[in-house]
Amino acid sequence: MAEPATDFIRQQIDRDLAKPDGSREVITRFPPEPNGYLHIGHAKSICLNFGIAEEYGGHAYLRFDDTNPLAESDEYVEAIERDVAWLGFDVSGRVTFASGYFEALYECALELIRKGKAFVCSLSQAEIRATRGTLTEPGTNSPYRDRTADENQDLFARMRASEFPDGTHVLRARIDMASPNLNMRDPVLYRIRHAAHHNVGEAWVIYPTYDFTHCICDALENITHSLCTLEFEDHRPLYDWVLDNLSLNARPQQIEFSRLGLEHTVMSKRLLQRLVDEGVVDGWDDPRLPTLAGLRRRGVTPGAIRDFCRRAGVTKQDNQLEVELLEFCVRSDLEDSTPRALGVVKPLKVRLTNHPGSEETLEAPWHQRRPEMGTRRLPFGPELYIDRDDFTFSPPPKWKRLSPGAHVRLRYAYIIRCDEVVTGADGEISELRCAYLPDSRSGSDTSGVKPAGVIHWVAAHAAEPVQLRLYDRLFRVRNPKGGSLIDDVNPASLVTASGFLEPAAATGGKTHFQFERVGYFHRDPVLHRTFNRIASLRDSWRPATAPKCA
RNA sequence: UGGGGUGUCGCCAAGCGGUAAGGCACCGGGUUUUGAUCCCGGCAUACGCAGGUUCGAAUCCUGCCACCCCAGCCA
Repeated sequence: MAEPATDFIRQQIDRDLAKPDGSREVITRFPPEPNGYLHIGHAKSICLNFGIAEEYGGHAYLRFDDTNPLAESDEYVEAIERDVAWLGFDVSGRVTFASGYFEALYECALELIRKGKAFVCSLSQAEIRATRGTLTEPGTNSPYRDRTADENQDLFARMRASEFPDGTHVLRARIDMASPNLNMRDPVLYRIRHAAHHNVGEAWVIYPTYDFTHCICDALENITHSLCTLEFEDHRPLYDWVLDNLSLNARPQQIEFSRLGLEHTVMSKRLLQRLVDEGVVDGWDDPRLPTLAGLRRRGVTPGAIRDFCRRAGVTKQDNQLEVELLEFCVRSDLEDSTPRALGVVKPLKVRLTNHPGSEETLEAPWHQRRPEMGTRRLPFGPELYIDRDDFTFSPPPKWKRLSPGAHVRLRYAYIIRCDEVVTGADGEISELRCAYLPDSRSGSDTSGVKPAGVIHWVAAHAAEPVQLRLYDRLFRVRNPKGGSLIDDVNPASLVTASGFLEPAAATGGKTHFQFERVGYFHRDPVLHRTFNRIASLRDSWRPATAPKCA
């Protein structure tokens, strides 16, 4: 399964390592801003950075890019650390903060000032915007652009010393207001923010911007390959400019790859926030969300997510993966590892008319092909529940379930024959009266009867009532957009059913199951007696008369 | 309409001048006490389009087209 990944980034690293004078080590970093929850798109970056570090015998940092005190909090740093660890990557001893480098960053700013490469600009935010130019027109120089190094040094020190209110001055790089790359038009390096920072408190009132911070932190941590997403391509010249004008000894290189896109969901923080705020979902860990917290609660395993990211690949192409690929990864990870159980989603009562009435206990393996997983006791009795979908009055050709007069095997138990259908006043089928074949017990069947198929069931006297949360894609459209976000929500993204589960699975500590013939389920970590459907089983059954539509 | 990117099967994705890997999906068939799993087989004369170079081009050149990103004191 674990084919060695090879992609343009790893190929680049191979080339770098092959250079005679090049570095022998590979150091990477995953640099989230602690201003929200991680989602499966971040998982791609995490797998890439930590995966590469591991493969090349290097190491990776989890670095919090916390340069904007207004957006960040400890709640998020804790959630992010937990999510990365849950995904299966060891970050102990390698968790860092951009804010931990504030003093070094300040020294770097001073160096640029001394070299005449940065200046304190006293234009207002609106003035800076107005003089930046446009996509097609160059900007104009700030009137403060030619302040002397001494003047700049003095002003910058006073900015730090809290002498000025927010917005009055910024430190800018002195590059080129006519550059076709807007990021090079004297970008802001530091701004004044009288705000408490989650990590350093009130120690600072000036905060460095992303462009100034990121490259320097990379260099300070001796990052060799700084992997980020495509929207930063335009920032690479600035990343390089800052490092080229500083006397740091490390020289990391930035390489960009495309974000992971997934159909029928949204990944942007803004849109996810709306779903949470407007109550479309129940919180950041709603099992329908692509957040790692949501996927975890749904029951998706870290292994499945890692496999998904590996299969998705790493390129520079925009992409939108089908949810089918994720589901495939979920099923293939759970198939061998998960115990089986009998659970009924839409119960239909079955009375065994010839049953003596005594209760019986059968034994069934937790997993047919994995005897080492052991067995469980399976109560059997005169009244059972089966799924309503497993019975029909008028069976289509090749129907392998129950119908009037037909024989069907109850999984791990006996063969039954449907003799009578009891219909309630409302016309709904209320009960089936069946005969069971006492000599047909699973494993010691001497009845000679060939049943039409096998169905799942639960003995009524021992059935544990459970809530089954059947999750489906959150949006009915492939690529939901902000404009019609709420309208595009799939009204059936969550269907709750009151079903029954066999006692050995309902109690006990097992968390993940395959409910046979139904799907993979996860015991909800907070709601009592509730199981979340992680993924249904593949179903290639299609009545000949009614073709399944896509 | 400036700059930076990307275009190979429905969705991903190999390919790096020598004659289109693989996965998912889909379609057949086999095994099966889960219509699951598993196993076999099928699935791009064709690489955005048009020219050109070459014995030979998805790979090189030229032009065009489409899509994505950029005008935060966000990251």
